[in-house]
Amino acid sequence: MSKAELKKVSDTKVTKKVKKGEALFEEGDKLDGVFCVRDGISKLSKLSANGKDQIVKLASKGEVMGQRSVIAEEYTNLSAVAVSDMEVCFIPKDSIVHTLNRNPDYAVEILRHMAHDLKEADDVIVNMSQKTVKQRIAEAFLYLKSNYGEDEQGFLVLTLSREDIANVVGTATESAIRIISEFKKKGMIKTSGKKIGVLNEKLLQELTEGF
Amino acid sequence: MSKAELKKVSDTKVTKKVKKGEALFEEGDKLDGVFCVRDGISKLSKLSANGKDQIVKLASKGEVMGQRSVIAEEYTNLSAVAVSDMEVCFIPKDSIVHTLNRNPDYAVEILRHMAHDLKEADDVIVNMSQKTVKQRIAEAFLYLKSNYGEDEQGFLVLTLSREDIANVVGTATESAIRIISEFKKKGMIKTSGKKIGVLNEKLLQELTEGF
DNA sequence: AATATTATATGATAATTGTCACCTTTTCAA
DNA sequence: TTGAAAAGGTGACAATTATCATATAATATT
Repeated sequence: MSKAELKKVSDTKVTKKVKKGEALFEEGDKLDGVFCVRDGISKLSKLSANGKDQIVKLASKGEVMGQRSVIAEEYTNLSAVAVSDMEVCFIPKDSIVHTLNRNPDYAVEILRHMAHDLKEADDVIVNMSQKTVKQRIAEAFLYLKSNYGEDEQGFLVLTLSREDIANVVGTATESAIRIISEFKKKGMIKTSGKKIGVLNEKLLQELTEGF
Repeated sequence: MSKAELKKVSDTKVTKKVKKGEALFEEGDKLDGVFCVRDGISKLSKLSANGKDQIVKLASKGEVMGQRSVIAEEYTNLSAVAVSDMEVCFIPKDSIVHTLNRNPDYAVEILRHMAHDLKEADDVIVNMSQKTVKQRIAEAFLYLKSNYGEDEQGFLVLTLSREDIANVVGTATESAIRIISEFKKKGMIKTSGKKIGVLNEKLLQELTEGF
């Protein structure tokens, strides 16, 4: 859904506050509408057979969650949990279907957006299967920096727990922690509690490309 | 694109024969239309930084390739190479755009299809990051059997090279070969040249779930 | 403030996977 | 049909990653 189209619809809807850690929906839920993110960030994850959560995507301001299952009329394959305090609005299915039928351009816009998501998913697949954990973690920090920025002290604005970081890159929490320690020792990043700051972007970049 | 819609469009187009190993398009190409598969199977892959091909999807009869980039109006992020002799038809971009504008249902159909692809991609991400190579190979064989079937002697109809198998599950060719040997030793599969047959589906199934 | 709980951290070790070397078999083209 | 090239196969070893144990720090709860 395009931001413009979205705004038009969502402005008429009430927003809802969601606290960090709360779930918007769970894997297997039947969604009767989509959530659009007004503020804050949510993780979209899928439980794997071995009991670990794989974070497939982070959704922030302007993004929509749940549209895949609403459109395909399937139960959702992902869970959405707030990783920061959020403000979301809910757009009921009817309203979407209605707009879809009345406005062909709207469908094309959603289509474009989904095509983009699909490309991103392809990239994630390649990263997951071809890069080492170290490379994926380096990439994750660069991604967090460029997408959510850093604060005045140079720490990433979006603070994820070590466990969440591990679940983004698909590794064990201990492995993620170990690599974070290593990056710190090498001066590539700095930490303060769970906050992380990028110190040497170039080094991280080179690492992702296979030094 | 739905099979019904597709047929309508594609029946009016000339089909083209593509020999095994030939490329339909390469990563980075600008596509001015989509290819639909009439017969045979194509691999859709993406080159990773370390020079390995990651196969992201196999496309067979009724499936459409390249629609993502045509719709998003981006250069394609994937290469398409025939893994068996194929017959494809080409639908020019203009024809697609034209139909999109005239027929709203058509957009919704494509939308549904893409939503499905997106879900599948999510599943692949989870598999890639949470399952072992052994589990992924077992899964690949089950997938090949249920999607493309087996011949009279019980061998998988779609014969992939060991390298392609490795590229589907994202591992080194040698690792794939080793695991195939192991499966054979344990009586889970049989081989004959590069052909592979599933002997014990239950064992393979259990393996994918973590024995 | 004291305590329970959760998150972070690190060592030791095992399991998995990749890499390189080398050999054999199959395939294909001259 | 006969070599050359490609694909398949295996051993040895190195590198990566997971697991388990345990310790410490941070956070929440009463």
